[in-house]
Amino acid sequence: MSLIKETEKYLSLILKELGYNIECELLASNRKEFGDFQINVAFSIAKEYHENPKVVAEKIINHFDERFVNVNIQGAGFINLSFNDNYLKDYFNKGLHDFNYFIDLEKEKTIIVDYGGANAAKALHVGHMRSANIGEAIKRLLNVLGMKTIGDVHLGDLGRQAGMLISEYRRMYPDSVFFKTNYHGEYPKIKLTSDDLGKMYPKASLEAKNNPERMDEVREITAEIDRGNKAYIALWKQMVAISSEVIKKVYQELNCSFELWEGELDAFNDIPKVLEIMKPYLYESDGALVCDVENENDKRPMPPLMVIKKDGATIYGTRDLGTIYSRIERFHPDEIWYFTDERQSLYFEQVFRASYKTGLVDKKVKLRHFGFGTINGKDGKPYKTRDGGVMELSELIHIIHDTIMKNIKEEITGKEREDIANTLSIATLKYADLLPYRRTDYIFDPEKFSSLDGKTGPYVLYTIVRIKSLLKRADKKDYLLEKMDNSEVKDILIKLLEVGKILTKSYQEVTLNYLTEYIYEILSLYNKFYNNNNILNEADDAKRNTYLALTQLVYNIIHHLLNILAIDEVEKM
RNA sequence: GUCCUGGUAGCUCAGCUGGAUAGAGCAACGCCCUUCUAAGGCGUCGGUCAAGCGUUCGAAUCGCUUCCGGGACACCA
Repeated sequence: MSLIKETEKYLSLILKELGYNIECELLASNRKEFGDFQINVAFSIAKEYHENPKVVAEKIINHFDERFVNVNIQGAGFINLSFNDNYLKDYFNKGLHDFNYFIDLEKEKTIIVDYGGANAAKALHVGHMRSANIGEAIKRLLNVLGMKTIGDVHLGDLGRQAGMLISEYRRMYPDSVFFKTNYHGEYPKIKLTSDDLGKMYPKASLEAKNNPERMDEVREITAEIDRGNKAYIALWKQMVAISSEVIKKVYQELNCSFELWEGELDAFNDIPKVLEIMKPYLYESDGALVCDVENENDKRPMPPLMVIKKDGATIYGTRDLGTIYSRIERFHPDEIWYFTDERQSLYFEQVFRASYKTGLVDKKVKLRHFGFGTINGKDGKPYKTRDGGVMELSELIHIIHDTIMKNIKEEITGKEREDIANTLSIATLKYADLLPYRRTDYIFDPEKFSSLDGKTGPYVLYTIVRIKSLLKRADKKDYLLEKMDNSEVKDILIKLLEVGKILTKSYQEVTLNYLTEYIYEILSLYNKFYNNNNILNEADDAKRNTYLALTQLVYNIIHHLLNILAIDEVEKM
């Protein structure tokens, strides 16, 4: 358990003795001249129990034991305090090599994390990066906090793009057996590359846009797949497999690993069962089959969820319901978390309501959607290429990669240089992407993000390179904190105390910005310390050992935090 | 039109379950390398927290109104 949590428990015990039944938070002080930590509970007590906050504060501090020093009350009832040096030292020495020592585990449960969301047969674009980065990091965070997770990429592999690509394929190979109605043999392997698919989609899409007949054809093929047309499904599955290879590669570059590589097609078998369960709640509206999802206290009219289109085909909602059903049947999760663009929040609200209302999902299973903001260009509009097209994710990685490449030390060459540039590029992207609060739109500025100074991936990795280099030069592997007389050392230790709290908060609010910010704060404090102290040449042994122990401690903690963010380190740069 | 979101330093963003003097990075300016990677560190400058009203001992934070931006509102996902 973290020291902060432990202390908060100790404090609530004191409060209980005093007759107050109230939660108490130990906060890092924002008035450092009064102490390292502050407690504001006297005000809440004053309000609830109608007492004078200053008197309450006095009563509380009278119960403190020797773990605290410099206890004082300021203003109307702010309690300030610091930890006893030895108490702090012992705590950290115990946890030097054990990250778990600093964190507070959550209740064990199983959570399916639905992130990624790539569309089959279409290139990943900038927007997919957020789902991947946030989803992967949250998944890892859940694991660190003691939960089981199953990550599913949930490919968009059923829908209009299938119709588009097959109609395009028909134009390229009109005589192919896939289009012979009375063909019953094995279907041949198609000879398309992912590049071909990448070109076919925009072509078909453009034509369909300008030509209603072509669009009807696309709809018809899509509906045919939905009805189970074997030829189309066989063809489409091959296309999905081809594009999956490329998609997988990009996700690998982003350090995303999915336990399940499934998609909408996989939910297909469960749809009849889902419809059966939902049947009593479905009714016809404009030819389509829908399910009402209104609540009494809705502030606005909540449109019904469409389940079957008027042409008899399923729609994305149907597939999502099928997926939910299948996941619950197979994995019995406690919760399912979705990471998509914020714009889909209304849609997910509809799906979730329909799931509970129709009894498809037990109320005990929590379905939760976490939306994220848009990645914009400097003009405040969605990030585009120079000529205004959609920016592909791989292109974006290249842009960052080129900038980074220039900044690596000249003496690093060849494959090593290339590898370092790759790691740095991904770190740059991820750090920048996870720095803003999850739900806010942010402006993507490649120059700024790959810059060497500032709150950036390169700054973080650079500091780590220095730390590692220093630890390599040190003679021993294990040091202990001995002397607590350096205020910079203490500043870092006090900052490190917060790690458990930061992780808990990140989990509660499902955002990574506290974590990225916190990493910067620690490393920035460390850089200051590094600058003002010559660690390896420190003459006083006790001091030198302390400094090296601190360095190891910082490294261990940062290493674990970066691992949560799925950011790799480099040895030099 | 209805609903959701946002408006904080020149720029990009934190802070929002109410707490002490609103923070960081960048940019600008000025310092610190015979020293463990100066790809670093230190300092200065910079704010009627969009506006108004209200609740409160206390409001960037909560409520209401207005203005401005982004988004959603069934046969795309």
